[in-house]
Amino acid sequence: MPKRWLTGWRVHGQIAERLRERITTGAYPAGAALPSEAVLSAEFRVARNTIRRALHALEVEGLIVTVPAKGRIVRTDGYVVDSAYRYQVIARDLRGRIERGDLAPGDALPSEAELCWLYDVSRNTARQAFTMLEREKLIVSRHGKGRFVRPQG
Amino acid sequence: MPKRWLTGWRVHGQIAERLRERITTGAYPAGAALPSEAVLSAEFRVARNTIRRALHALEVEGLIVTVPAKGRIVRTDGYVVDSAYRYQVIARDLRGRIERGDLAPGDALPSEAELCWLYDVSRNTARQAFTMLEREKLIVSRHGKGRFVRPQG
DNA sequence: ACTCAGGGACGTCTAGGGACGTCTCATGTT
DNA sequence: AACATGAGACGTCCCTAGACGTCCCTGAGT
Repeated sequence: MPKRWLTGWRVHGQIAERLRERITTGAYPAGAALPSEAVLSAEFRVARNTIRRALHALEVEGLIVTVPAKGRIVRTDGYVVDSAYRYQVIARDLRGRIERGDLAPGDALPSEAELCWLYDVSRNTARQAFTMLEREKLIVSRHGKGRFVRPQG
Repeated sequence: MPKRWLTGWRVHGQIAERLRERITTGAYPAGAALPSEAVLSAEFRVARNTIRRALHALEVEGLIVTVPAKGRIVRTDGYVVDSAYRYQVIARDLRGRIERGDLAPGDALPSEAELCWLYDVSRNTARQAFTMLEREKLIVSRHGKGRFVRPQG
């Protein structure tokens, strides 16, 4: 039985198999984040590219989902995993409150500081959420005063 | 003797006086950074704007220098204080090596990782230094290979 | 009336840390 | 010869923390 794991040919295939096991056995539970490429390449003592090939296979099989700048998540059976960035979550919430009329045209939105507190994010992230809504022309910003739901559609 | 320090009129004048003392007595030594506006306003239990008025006075008097995003520095007698950002320092060094011919046209520059190590900065800061030199058209970047001194001036 | 202080909101920048994405090239396996 | 791997470079984005800059407005002191 040739002990040639992790050498020469098809290393990425073998790593993919091991990762597949960890997912099916629940070592990497559904919805959880996988270790990063850097961590995995350190664990298997293998180049980052090799890890990426293995992960790519798992993604094609639909076992995991990749989110740039965030990481990889084990897919939940038949369900959409949360692959949203923090600022997108905040923007979505606010957008909902505006579209439901919960926040009427002219109303003041929560301030940056309030959003930081509410969502436990940095000011930059809160601002990024606002920036999205401003680009969508849903809100306007007034220097020194605050942000407001844009009057008349 | 009306004990009305820090109340009503001219609070910022009184704070300026106290800070002036700290500088002349060496509590804030020359070349050192002052506490931030937030810290000072907490210490004197005063609004940030009030602190800013006091600091503005000291700056006009030439006692301190303000560097946005960095802080305020006590001026050294007759000398220019180091008010440069980290990425500017790195860019200046590299620019010097290029202009001296130490790095000739076509030569490879240190990689981002090397710069991080050499200057103990984050990759973002190293990249910002490179970005400056690229804008100055002193260097060019080649994806996957590295950065090089621009051929023929 | 006028000025100042307080407090808060938004604007802009530096800096650090991390994840994935893409590309190049030398080396080794088959 | 063909392919995979290892190693490393640059590219882009997310997120956090913190500094100073600007503006608005209310209320208190004179």
